[in-house]
Amino acid sequence: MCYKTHYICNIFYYSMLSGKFAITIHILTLLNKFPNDYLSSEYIAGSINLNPVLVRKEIANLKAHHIVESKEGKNGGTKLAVDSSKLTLKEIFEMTFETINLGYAKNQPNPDCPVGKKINQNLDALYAEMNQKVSAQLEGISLDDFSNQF
Amino acid sequence: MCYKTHYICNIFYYSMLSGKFAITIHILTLLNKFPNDYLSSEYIAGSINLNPVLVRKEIANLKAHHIVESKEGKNGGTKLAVDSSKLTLKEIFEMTFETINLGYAKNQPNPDCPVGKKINQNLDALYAEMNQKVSAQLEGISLDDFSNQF
DNA sequence: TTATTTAGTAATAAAAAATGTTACAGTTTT
DNA sequence: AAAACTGTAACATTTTTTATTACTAAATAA
Repeated sequence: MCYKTHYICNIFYYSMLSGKFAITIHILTLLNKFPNDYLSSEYIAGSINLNPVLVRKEIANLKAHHIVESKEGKNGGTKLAVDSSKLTLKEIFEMTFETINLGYAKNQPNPDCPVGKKINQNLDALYAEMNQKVSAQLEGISLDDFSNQF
Repeated sequence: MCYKTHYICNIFYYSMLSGKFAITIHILTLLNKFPNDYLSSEYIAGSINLNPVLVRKEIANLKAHHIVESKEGKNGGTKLAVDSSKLTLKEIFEMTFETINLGYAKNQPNPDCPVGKKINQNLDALYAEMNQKVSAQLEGISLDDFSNQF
């Protein structure tokens, strides 16, 4: 559910951007509007109103999934590397590591209580079904569909 | 999406428990297992492995929705006040103020950008459809159904 | 009728998560 | 070379979530 932000002394620290999906789809929508240009993180950040470093982090994730390509140096930036009519929101959803659920209690429940012992398992089952429904919805929408609403 | 935790000088402060739904359903499942007893927040907290004060806060929310009733004083506690076969997970979902979504970017996007101007509106529409699907699923499951899995 | 156990809830503290900033090395173009 | 970028580490700040303490009021039981 996370991406690497940095590591110090061989220990990884992760940080999840809760707006990850929203930010990523915003980035992709912009890229799709200008399919021939390399857009800079500064420019994209100006539309999202977000720190450019955070934009570059999301772009790093997209690059890892080969959805975008970027060019360093002057006049560099990022552009789409895939056909936006074939990229579905489901894929974007999965790339941003989101999972639909209604949460879990933070601490491990009491294993000596019949309810505590099984609660997370039963919630998992409920949430899994939820994810299927949501995935089916998102699979039917392409980046291009989404982007054409603007 | 919240419940009142406290207020100071007429200003309300809210805090959302991210495990609110999970905690609430855990509480209700326990109550449904012992429909004739008043269970104490201490006992319930022991099953969830959570601070009793937080359990009482969720119970306060359930009381406000007339789902449970509680009794103060010695041998006091809380018990179900409704028929568990008629209470659906959708109602619990709504009582815990959850909304299914994939998040929003934190800051207000740039209104001068065509994408920034409409992004949240378009996300809203996407998320609204998601909520409908999830609600339909949750409406089909009663507390009793859920509770019988244990 | 007093001690005890419980809910209710305010206030505050602590922990965790999310977001923001600075800094700088490395690339590419002009 | 200078300038404009990406990439990413390190750290700072803010926000959210969870935990704790403390106390009042209510009900029961001894």
